[in-house]
Formats: sequence, C-alpha cells, structure tokens
Amino acid sequence: MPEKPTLDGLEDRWARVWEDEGTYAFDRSATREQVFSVDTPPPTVSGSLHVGHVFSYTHTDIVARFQRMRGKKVFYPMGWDDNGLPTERRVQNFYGVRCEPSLPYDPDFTPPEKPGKQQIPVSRKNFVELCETLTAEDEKAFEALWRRNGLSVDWSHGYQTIDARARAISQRAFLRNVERGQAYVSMAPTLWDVTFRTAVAQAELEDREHTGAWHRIAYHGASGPTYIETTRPELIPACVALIAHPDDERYQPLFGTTVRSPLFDVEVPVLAHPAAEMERGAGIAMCCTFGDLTDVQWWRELDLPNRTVINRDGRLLRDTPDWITSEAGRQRWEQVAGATVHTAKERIVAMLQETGELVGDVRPVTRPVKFYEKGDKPLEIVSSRQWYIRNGGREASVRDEMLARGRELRWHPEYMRHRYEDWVRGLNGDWLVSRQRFFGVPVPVWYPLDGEGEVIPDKPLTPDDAALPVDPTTDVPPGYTAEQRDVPGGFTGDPDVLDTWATSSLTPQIAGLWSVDDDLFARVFPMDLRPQGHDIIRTWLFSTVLRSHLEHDSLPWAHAALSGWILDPDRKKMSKSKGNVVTPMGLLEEFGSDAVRYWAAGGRPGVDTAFDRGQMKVGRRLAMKLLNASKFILGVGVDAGEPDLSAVSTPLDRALLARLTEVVEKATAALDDYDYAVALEVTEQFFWFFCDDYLELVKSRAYGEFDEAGRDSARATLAAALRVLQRLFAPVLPFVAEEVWSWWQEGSVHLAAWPDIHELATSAEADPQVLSVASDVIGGIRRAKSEQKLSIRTEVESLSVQAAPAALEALREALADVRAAGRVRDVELVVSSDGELVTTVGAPTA
RNA sequence: GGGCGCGUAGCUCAGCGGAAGAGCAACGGCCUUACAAGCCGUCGGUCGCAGGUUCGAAUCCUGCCGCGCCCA
Repeated sequence: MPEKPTLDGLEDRWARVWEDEGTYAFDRSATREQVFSVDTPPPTVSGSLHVGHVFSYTHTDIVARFQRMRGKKVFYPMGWDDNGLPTERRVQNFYGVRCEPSLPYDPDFTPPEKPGKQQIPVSRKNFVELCETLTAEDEKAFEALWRRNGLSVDWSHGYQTIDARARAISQRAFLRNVERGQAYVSMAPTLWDVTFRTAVAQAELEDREHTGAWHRIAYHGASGPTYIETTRPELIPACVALIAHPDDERYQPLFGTTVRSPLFDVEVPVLAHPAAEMERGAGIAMCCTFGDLTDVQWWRELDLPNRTVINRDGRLLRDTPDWITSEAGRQRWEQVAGATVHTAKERIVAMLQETGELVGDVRPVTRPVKFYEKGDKPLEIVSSRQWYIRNGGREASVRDEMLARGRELRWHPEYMRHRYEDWVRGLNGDWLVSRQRFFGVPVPVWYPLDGEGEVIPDKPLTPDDAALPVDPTTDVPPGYTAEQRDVPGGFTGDPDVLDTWATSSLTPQIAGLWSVDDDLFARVFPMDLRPQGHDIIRTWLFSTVLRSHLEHDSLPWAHAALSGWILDPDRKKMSKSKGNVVTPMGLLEEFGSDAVRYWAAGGRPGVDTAFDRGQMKVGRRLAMKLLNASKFILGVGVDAGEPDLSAVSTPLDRALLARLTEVVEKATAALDDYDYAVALEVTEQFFWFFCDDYLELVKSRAYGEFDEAGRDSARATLAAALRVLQRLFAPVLPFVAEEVWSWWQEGSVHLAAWPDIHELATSAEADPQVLSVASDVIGGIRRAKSEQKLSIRTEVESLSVQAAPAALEALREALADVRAAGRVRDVELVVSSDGELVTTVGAPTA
C-alpha cells in the first residue's frame, strides 16, 4: 500500500497486468449456460472515436464486468466496421485517389505523401489495399483508447467486417439465403444516388425539404387541352400516362382516352387510380418512369411501359428515345440529350414557354424529397438489376414473424420496442442488398452469357463453399476457365458489393465464428446481449434479427440494451460555439478513466445525457475517496482473510452490515436488469454515508480505545464492508477498484465473486435504528458546532439529545461511539413529547 | 401528419400514488492525525400549463404548449 495513494498511472499499470494475466480471456471450455455473450457494436473505422462511444461502450463494459463477477464466462469480443462508403470516402480524401475498376492492379503503387489536387485513378485491388492499410492504422488507435478506457474485451476475438473471414461468412450466409429463395435477383425500379452511382435501400433514405416549383403544363386531347401540374417538367419525355382519381368527376370523360405530350408529342393514356390525390395540384398527375415512388406504384399496378430517360449518372440519355417519333419532338430532344437533370429542366421550361404550353406563373414550393442519407442530391429512380433479401416488406407472413421476434426480444428500456414495430410495419419492399461500390463484400455470383454475349440473369452461378470468400471480378466460377470471362457462351462476374448492413447484420455469426468454428459458435449463440444506439434499430438491430431468423430460426440475442445520445451543450445553444474539441483520450488523461466511466454510468439506459465535465470531477473524487478510505481501513488493522462475522457483536456494526445488505440486493437487482446507473447510485450513496458517518463513529473503537470485543467487532465489520464495497465499485471503477483490492487481496477483483448477502449475515438480528439515530445525532452535533463556528474536533462539555423513547433506547447502544466521535464529555438523554429528535451541545471544554 | 421520449432547484438529473430529493454551482464555516483533489453547514422549487380521477397527484387520465428522436 503506497504512502500517498494516487490515481495517476493506474490505467497503464493495470491494463498491462490484465493483458499479461489474460484476465478477460474467454474460457471456451464453458458451456452455453455458463456463458454471457455480448454482440459488441463494431465501431465504424472512419476517423476517430468520440465521447459518445466512450459513453455507450462503458455501459456495456459495466454489464460485462458484473456478469463476469457473477461467475459467467464472458464472451466479449471487439470488431471493427471498416467496410463501406465511409471508409471509401476517407481513403479517397486521405490518399487523393479514386477507384477505377477498369485499371489493372499495380503491385508497386504507393500513394503520394500528400494528396494531390487531382485524384489518382487506381485499380479496385489497389484501392481495397489502401482501405485496409488506413483502417489498420485507425484500428490500432481505437484499441489503445478502449484499453485505456478499461473495456474488459477479449482482444483475441477481434474481427473486421472487411477481413477474409467476415467476407466468407457474409457470402456464405447470403448464398444460403439464395438457396432457400430468401434472396433473389430482380430487375426493378430502384432508388439511385447519382453522385455515388449506387442503389440505396429503404433504411438509408431520409426526407429533406427541397425547393422546387409547380409548373402548369398543357397536354393535348381530342377535345382540347388538359392541364397537369408538375415539379419535374424535365420528365415529360418519360411520361407514360396521365392519372386521376377514379371518383374525380372532372376527369371522368377523359378516362380511356389518350392525350399527346407537349414538346415531344407522344401519345399517352388517361387512366384512373386511387393513389391520385384530387386536392393536389390539378388533381391529375403525369406518371413518368420514374419521378417518385407513386410513379413506381402506378407503373406496376397499371402495367405501364418503361420509358426511362435519366441515366445512372444523373444525365438524360444521349440517344433519342425511340418512342419520340415526331420530327419536332426529336429536334427538341437534341436540346436536352446528355444534359444534367438541372439543365434539362431549364431548357424544357424555356421550350414550353416558347410553345405556350407552360401556363401561368411558375409557383415555388417546398416539399419533402427523398435523399440518400449520405448524399446531397435528390435520389432518382432507375431500373436496374439488383439483389434483394426478403424482409417482410412484401410478404405479410414474414412481417408477422419479424413482429413476433420483436416481442420475443427483451428490450432495455422496454419502450424502444415501438421503434422496431413501427419500422417493421412500415416496410414497403424487400431489402435491397447489392451496391454499385468497390470496397465491400462482393456479391458472390457470376452469370452465364448466351451466344450473343448477353447476361442470363435468372441462372446465377455460385461458388463452392470451400472457395469463399470469392471476388467474382477476378475469380472464376466452377466449370469455367478464365478465358471464358465476358465472351459469348462464357460468364461474367457480378460487379457489385453487398450493402454494408448485409455484413454487419451477421456480427453474432462473425464474432462467434459460425461455419468456421461451430464448436465455439454453439457455446456463445444465441448471444445474451446486443448493446446499441437507438438510432439504428431500423437498420442494424432489425437486419440482425432478420438474418438470424432466416439462418437459425432464432433471435440473435435475448436482450437488446439501447443507449442514449450525448448531447453537446454547444448544440443546444446554437449561438454559442466553444471551438475547443474534446477528444476522448484527452478526457481520460485529464480526469482518469474511472472518472469518465463514472460520468457515463450516470446516464440512464436509453436516456440522452449531457456531456458534463462536472460529473467527471465528481467521479474522480469518488475514486480518490475509495483510495483513501481503503488506505484508512487497512491502516486500522484488518485481516485480509474471510472476515469473522461472529466477532460482530456491537449493534451499530450489525446495523451497518444490514444496511449494506440492502445495498447489495438493490445493486444486484439493478445490474441484473441492465440498470448500471441505479446500481452505482445506491452503492455510491451508501459509500459516502459509510465514510462520513460510520467511519467517524467507529474510529476510536476500531483503534482499540475501548474494549477488545468492541475493537474486534469494528474491525471485522470494516473488513467485511470494504471487501463488499470494492467489489461493488469494480464494474464502474475498474482501475481504482483493482488497485485497492491488490493492497490486501489475492488475484483480480474482476474475477472475484460478486458480493453475496450471505457474506454479511450476522448471528443476531440487527436494529437499523441504532445506526440511523447515531448518524442523526452525530449530524446534529456537527450542525451545532458549525453554527458556533467550532471545529468538529473541538471537545464540548455536554450533549443533550431529545427524542422518542425508542430512539433513545437505540442511541444507548451506540452511545460510546457517539460520544467519542462527537467529542462530548457528558451526555443527557431526554424523552421528547413530540418525538422529534433535537440535539444540543454545550460549551467547549476549557 | 403519426409513433416514442422528455419538460422537477441556477446547471445536470433521480423520484413515477402517500410529508418535494441528490450532486454540482452559490454562500458561510472547519488548516479535523484516511482524504483541503478533504470535511461540516446554509441558501435555493406553484415538479411546463389547464382540467379530471382519488381521502391524497410531481407521480394516473385527457387536452394544450415547448424540446428531442424516429417515421411518413
């Protein structure tokens, strides 16, 4: 035990010991019943961890440490999510390169020291290598932070969502979905981001207010013009019908007839469909392929032709579409061929003004438009061949199964279940899993080519399981040779990668080594806990439940714990901007890891919490207090062995242990329910009371100033209480708890048994009032002395206590301790008529 | 527009049917032999607003206002 205990340096010292001793190593001989397994969120490796990560990962660690002390073999791996667009973008900016899949691999390529102004095109393989290099560096820094933060992770069970094993597992799971018909390929209208040139899924959409303008435009019928209103006049050449509500009397005569489009003179039918809104615009809409999701619905349900005019790069087709047949129409198309959507709109509006087919003023309007959450241009809808996984968006039976899984899962807090149910009920299509990107898990299929060299899409070729992971753009399917690539009668590889969630949804399988080490998998799956943010219930949580349901017919985990957000105080008050960036490592160094963990532990499950340096200071004080209190108690002279509770003969001591028993019960129940905040609160509250009142009360007796029995009773109680308190704090304050435990106990506190109420059971019944009255009276003495501006240690002539008879009776049991702690010479006990406790002290002794 | 959550002391938050709480801050003390990175004490609130249920409401119900998240 050091002379002057300090918190400085505890993190490095104990982190090294834990690593050397394998304190948190998973015992893989354990059976499933003995295991507590955690499906840790793999942080996205695209930059740095922030305070919010420290916050929520600490919550998980507290639970893991608690379960470990309860005797569970804890499976607590850490993964890195380094697969997907954020990494691609970071690599592009960091190295100044871009992926050009047509280029050959250059094994000698090294990126420039500093990224140049012009991005250097590199092959897909070079690009992926750069992704791996950069993420490896980031991951080192992340691991160092987590170790410093005290996460009790078993680092030998790490994974990357882009590593070969994860790719193989991801592809295997996908191919098994294909085999069972749970995944399928389909040519369909798809939401498309023109910047990233990739399809996006429903889960990646967000609505944003976008300014547009209503244009009133004339279509021409046999009996005169029909006016429609549209915000997208550039889609006139893509128009396949005009549509009004079947009950709309204004358009009854037109249903079944045809009209001709302005400028391009294409004949389209006028049709009825209930999705047309009578109150909106003119009540009759142009259906184009495709302006929005309603167009898709009409196109599908009314069996309309596909007249796509927008390319995947967001520009209009260069060639004149064959459905534009009139000479004037074809000339007008020349004006917009190859133009961006924006330019095409301007030119078409100008032409409409010329021809007089644009009627009245253009009226600005702001309305919600769908964006890719990472994009900055509105999504277009294009027809393309994509892979989908059935998720209940199209089949009620699957949806009901997913709802049942949601009810089966235990949610913490419970109300988070609604978000899941709302999402499942609102699904409107299957899960689109193919992406037209480079850095990801390749879609593991090839397609045969017919005699003309055209793709035969409905007969995908799949790899042998042993060959996984495969890259179809370089690997060759079974039964073919490399020379047959992209030649008639040969094959072509699917160029796409899987949605990042298609791999992330398999984290329990990846961490547990499903299909790689099935023995391990059987010991950890289904897992116990998924901790995660509430914002990704619709994506990560839902997709993980789905994949597990499809592959294993079970939930992936029994419990989901949803953590809240960290609210940046600056963001609340938008006017203020501090400008000083707080890095997690800086905080850990400034306050100590235990102090930062203390702040995190104060955030109730699921509740957004303010970033609060004040709480970190408080946490530091608590850690310091634990050092000092431990030092004091050990200095009094207590035994390190199992405390001899038969020596606890003094009523005050029995009452203390009884109160601590309640604390153990409450803290245990709270942690069993994943409520670390309540567990900490009750422990902390008791601990301050223990230090401020109990320690002061028994100090003299423990030093042996009275009789031997009293001394032994105090020492046994102090030892028992300290052993319990150090362990109660261990999950939240792992470093300082380990430090003080090491002063007198063998082994790691983190492998010690969680406190059990039986280790506090004394032979005789305890009277809690002895402790509460003694505490009240000592408080009264302090108050009285404080009012007289006396030192607490000043000895006074007399103490008078007025109280109810029962309270006085209890007080007598602890009177010697109270007298010693309060430094009073004479004591007078007076029965009070109203039962209220009144403490008065006399003058200081001379 | 719908779902969910939240409005309690200057600040951060507990409490969620039986006398308004904690910590921080502020203020006043104590140089107390574990701890001045300590200790003691004091101040401070129509529990968002309006109704209702109840012997009793911060707590349950209804409506409204404000904030946040998710989804249309």
